[in-house]
Amino acid sequence: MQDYLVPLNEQQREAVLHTEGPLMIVAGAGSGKTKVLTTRIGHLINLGVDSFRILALTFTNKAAKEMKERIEHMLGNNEARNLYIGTFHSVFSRILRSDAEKLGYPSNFTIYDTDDAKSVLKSILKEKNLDEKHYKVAYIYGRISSAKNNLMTWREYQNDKGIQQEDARSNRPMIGEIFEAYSKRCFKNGAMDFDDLLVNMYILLSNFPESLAKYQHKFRYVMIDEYQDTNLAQYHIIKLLGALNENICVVGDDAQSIYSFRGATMENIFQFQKDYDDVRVIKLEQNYRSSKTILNAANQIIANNANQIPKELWTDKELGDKIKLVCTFTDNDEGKFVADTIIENKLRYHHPNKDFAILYRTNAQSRAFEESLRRLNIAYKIYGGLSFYHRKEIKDYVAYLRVLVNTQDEEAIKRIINYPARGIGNTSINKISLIAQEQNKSFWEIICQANLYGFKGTTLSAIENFVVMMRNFQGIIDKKNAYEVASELGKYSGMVQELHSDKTVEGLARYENIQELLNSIKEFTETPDEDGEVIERTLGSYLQQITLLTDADNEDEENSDVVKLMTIHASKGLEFPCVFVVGMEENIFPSSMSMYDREDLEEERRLFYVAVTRAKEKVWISYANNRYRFGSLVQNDPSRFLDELPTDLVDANLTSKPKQRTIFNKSSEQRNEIQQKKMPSKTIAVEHKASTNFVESDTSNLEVGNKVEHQRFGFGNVLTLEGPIANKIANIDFGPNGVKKIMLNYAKLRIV
DNA sequence: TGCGCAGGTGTTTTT
DNA sequence: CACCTGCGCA
Repeated sequence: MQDYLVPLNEQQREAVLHTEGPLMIVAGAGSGKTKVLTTRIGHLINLGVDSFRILALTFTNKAAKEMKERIEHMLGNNEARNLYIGTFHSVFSRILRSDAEKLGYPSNFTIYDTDDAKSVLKSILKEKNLDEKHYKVAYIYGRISSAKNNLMTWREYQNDKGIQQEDARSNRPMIGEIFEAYSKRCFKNGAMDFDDLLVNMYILLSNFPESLAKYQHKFRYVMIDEYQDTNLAQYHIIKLLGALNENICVVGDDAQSIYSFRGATMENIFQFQKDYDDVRVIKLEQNYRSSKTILNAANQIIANNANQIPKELWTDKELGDKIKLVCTFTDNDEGKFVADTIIENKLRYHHPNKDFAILYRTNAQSRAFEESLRRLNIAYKIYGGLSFYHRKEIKDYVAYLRVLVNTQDEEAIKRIINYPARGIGNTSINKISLIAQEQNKSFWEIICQANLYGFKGTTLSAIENFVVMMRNFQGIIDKKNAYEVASELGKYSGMVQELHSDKTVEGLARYENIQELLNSIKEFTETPDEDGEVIERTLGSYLQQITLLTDADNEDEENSDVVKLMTIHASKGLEFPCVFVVGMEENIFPSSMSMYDREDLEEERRLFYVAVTRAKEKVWISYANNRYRFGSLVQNDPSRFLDELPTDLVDANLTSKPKQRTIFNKSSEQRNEIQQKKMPSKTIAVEHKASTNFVESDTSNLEVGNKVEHQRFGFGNVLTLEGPIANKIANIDFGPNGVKKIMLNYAKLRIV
C-alpha cells in the first residue's frame, strides 16, 4: 500500500481509491474532507494521470490555495502547479477570457462586483424615472441575481407568468424591464457581473459544441468542493463538463449548507444521485476535530432539522470541557466577558491568541469585541467586512486602470471623470450619459467628441483635458509594465496628491492603502509565469483577478498570533481550539429575516451547527439582554436554539456579572411566562406615539414612584432604581408593554 | 460646481 | 449609530 493511504480510515481510503465514475462523498464536519480530496488528486497523479487534466473547483480562493499547497507537499515536485484548481468564478473567468469573442465580449472584459452592479442599476432607475425608495436597488439586484443563478434570461423573466405575478403583487412590475436594461448595459460596457461568469460559462458550453468538447477532453477528472453550496447554474455546468468521462467527484455536507440566499440548493445533492446509474456514495462520519462534548452537542442541534441526509458523526476523542453558556446584561458586557475570558484562559492554560475565534451572525456585531479586546491589549484581526479592494480610494484608483484597459466601461469612467475634481459635475455626467443612450454610442465615444454634442467653455476643455490625459496613458500601456503605468497614473491624475494632502488619520491610511495597491500590482507583474498554463501578467489579467479576491484570501499570516473575529459564514472550513459563539438572541440568531419560514429557520440552525463544529476543545455561547441596534437599546429574547442544547453538556451557571439570569435557572413554566411577557413588547412597543410635548427630562434625580413617558414603550411607573450613580438602571412598569430595565444614561425619558 | 448640513433610512450571510 | 441623499448656498 502506498504511504499516503496509510493515515486514512477505511471510508477515506475508499474515496481516494474510487477514481473512475461518479462519486459523492458526504463529509461531515471535521471528517478530513480536504485530506481526502487532496490525497485523491495526488493518487490520480501517482497513477499516471496527466496533471493538466484535473479540474478542482472550490468556493474560496483560500480553499483552492490550501489544496494546491497540500498536493504540492504530498507529491514533492512541481506537478501540482499544472492542476486546474480554483474557485468557480476564477476558473470560469479564465476560460471566458480566452473564449470571450464567441460570446461577443471583449477578451479583456471587466468584472463587476456587487457595488459596481448596484451602481449600474441605480443609473438605470434614474433613467427610467423610477422611485429608488420603492424599487430598492438591493432588492432588484437580488431578483436579477437569483434569476441568473437559475439560468433565466431577461426575456424568460419577462415571459414567466409566475414571476410576473410576483412582481405585480409586490407592485414592482418594472423589474423585468430593468433586468433587460441592466443586461444590455453590462454587455455594452464589456462587463460581466459575478453571476454572468456562471451564466456565460454555461452558454459557452451549451451553445458551442467545439468548446464543450474541448473542455470535456481537457478535464478528464472533475472535483467539486462544498457541493452543497452549488446553485442551478453551477449544477448544469458541472454536468456538462463531466458528461463525457463521468469522472465527477463531489464532496459536500448537507448539514453545512448555508448559502441558499445565493441560490445554493441541496436539491443538487439529491439530483446527483439520480443523474448517473452507478453513483458511488461514501459517507465520512468520523470527526477528527472536536471533543465528544462538542460533537454531541452539535449532533443534537442538527437533529432538530427535518431536512437532512441521515448520518452519525462520531469521535474517539476525550469528553472534554462542557460548553459554557453565558448571559450578560448588555452587548458591551458581552464584549468584556469574552476579552476577560481570553485573558483568563491565556494565563491558566497558556493558549496563544490565535487559539481563539469569536464568531457572530452579522458583521455589525464585531464592534463590542474590538473595543474590549483593544482595551485589554489583545491582538486581534477582523476577517471579512469591508475588503481591501472595496475601499473607496482603491476602487477609485482601480477605476482608472479599468478605463485604460476597457474604455467601454462606463461605470468606471463615471467614477473618475471628476475625481479629483476637475470641473465635470453631475449635470455634465448625466448629460453625457443621456447622449450616449440616444446616439447608441459609448460614454467614451461621446466625450472623445464632446465639441459635437453641445459642450462649451470650461466644461468642454475639462472634458477634453481628461480625454487627452487618458489617451496619453493608453499610449504608454504597451511600452511600460503595469506597475509603471499605475504609478504614473496616480501622479499625473492628481489622485496621489489629493490623498497626500489629507493629513487626517484616515487620510494617511488611505494613502498607505494606495501604496499597498501599487505594491500588489508590482508583485503581480513581477511574478514569473508558472510552468504550464500561462497566465498573462498584464494589467487586464490583474484587474480580473482582484475583483474575485476577498479579504479571506489575503495572506493568512498563519503564524501571526491574533484572536480572529469573523462571521460564521466566513468561518466555514476553519477550525480553532477555542470558540466564542456570541449574540445568541432571537432576531439576531436566528435572524429576524429568517424566523418565519421553516426552510430559512433550518438554514439558521445549520449555521449554528457550523459555528459549534469549528471548535476543537472549548466553546462559549453568549447572549446579551440589552443591545444597541440602530443606535437605540433593544431587548431580545435568548435564542430558541439555546433550548436545543442538551443540558447535560452545558454549564450554564457561569455568568459574567452577579445579576444575570440564565434560562436554565428557570422552570419551564417560568420560561413560558417570560416569553409571554416579552412577546407583546415586539408589537406594542412601536405603537406608542410619543406625546407632542415630549421633551427628554434630566433623569439624574429620578425617584421610585415617578411617572415617566418613553418614546416607544409609553407611560410607566418607576418600580426600583439600582446600579452605581454613573450608570443607574431603572425597572419601569410600562403596563401592557411589561416591565423593562432602562439604562438612564441612554434612554430618553420624560418625567410626567 | 462644490461644499456643508439636515434628514432619512437601514443590517443577514458573500463569490 | 453611521452612512447616504438631497438640498441650499457661495
